[in-house]
Amino acid sequence: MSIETDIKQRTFRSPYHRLTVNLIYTANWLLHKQTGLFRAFDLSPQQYNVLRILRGSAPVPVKVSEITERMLDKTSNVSRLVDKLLEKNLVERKSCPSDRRAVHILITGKGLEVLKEIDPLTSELESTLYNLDSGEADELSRLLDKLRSAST
Amino acid sequence: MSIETDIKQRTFRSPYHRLTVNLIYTANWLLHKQTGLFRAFDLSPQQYNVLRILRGSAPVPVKVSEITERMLDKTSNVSRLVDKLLEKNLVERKSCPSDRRAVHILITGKGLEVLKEIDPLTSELESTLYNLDSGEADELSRLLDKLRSAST
DNA sequence: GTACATTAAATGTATATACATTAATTTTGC
DNA sequence: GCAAAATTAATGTATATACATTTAATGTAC
Repeated sequence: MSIETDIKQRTFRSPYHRLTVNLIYTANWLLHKQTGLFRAFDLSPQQYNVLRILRGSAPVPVKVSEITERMLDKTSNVSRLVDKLLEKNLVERKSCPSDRRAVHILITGKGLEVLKEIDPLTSELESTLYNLDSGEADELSRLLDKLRSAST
Repeated sequence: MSIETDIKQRTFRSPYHRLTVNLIYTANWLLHKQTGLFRAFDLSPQQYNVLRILRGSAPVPVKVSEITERMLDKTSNVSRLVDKLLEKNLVERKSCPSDRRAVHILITGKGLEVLKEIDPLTSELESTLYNLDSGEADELSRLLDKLRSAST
């Protein structure tokens, strides 16, 4: 369905304006689908994001500051996200020997198991959700990268 | 900059996965730019969204339920957003004669003035922010529409 | 080495959000 | 017309978020 129909707006003042609206609308749409999927595992999309970052690095731990840099939403409060994941025994905190200010975060075996359960569901979500062939998905990613490339 | 560099992730399991991450990352990036712009006017992106909807309909008022349908984020709590806008005298509430459950919301003169101040800034933001020509913006919008068109 | 600035993570606090529930009204089925 | 169901908006409540501040450790200038 076109963005015009979805939000019942007939005209936009420019292709850029339509794109702005469409981008935010589509991302919200996607985020709600994800939220529904992760809820069964008692995870928020942000908590899932942290776990994915930790799995990508495991068995090497990741500093809180580095998690922040890699988050999709850079303003996330990673300390508190890690608190939530700790309560569920999905991650561990370790002090960093070389810099006592820093804290190393490591995904646990249980954390890896949860991700393993979720993996096929996210793949399935993406493949059934997106009415695009992989070439179109690549093209869309390419245009999003280009969109952001102007500013620093 | 490519999404791989932005979030320091070298590989994705599929073009669809890269797209998922890229979409959410790009929308957050955009939303933070918008938040910065609207802050000078003491508005959140959501409050701005409501005002835009009301201007598009003025002088015909819009029911709360209809605002919800047109919002970019459909789970927004429009009652409370309208409360905030009322406090700032940017909108008025009117009871609906034909359905006493419904509430009509109308943008005020002050609301229209604020939008008029913001208009050139959002246009400028979009044109300087997006490293795309208008054809590419159209193509991106088209692909986003297509992406969402599978599910109901 | 001491003072000052910087960095890392955690915390305080006000606000926003998600989601369920409530209250009032209207619609529907009979 | 009446009871049950549906709709509309507001509210209750727990949690999440944004943003500033704090605490501790490290780096830098002198």
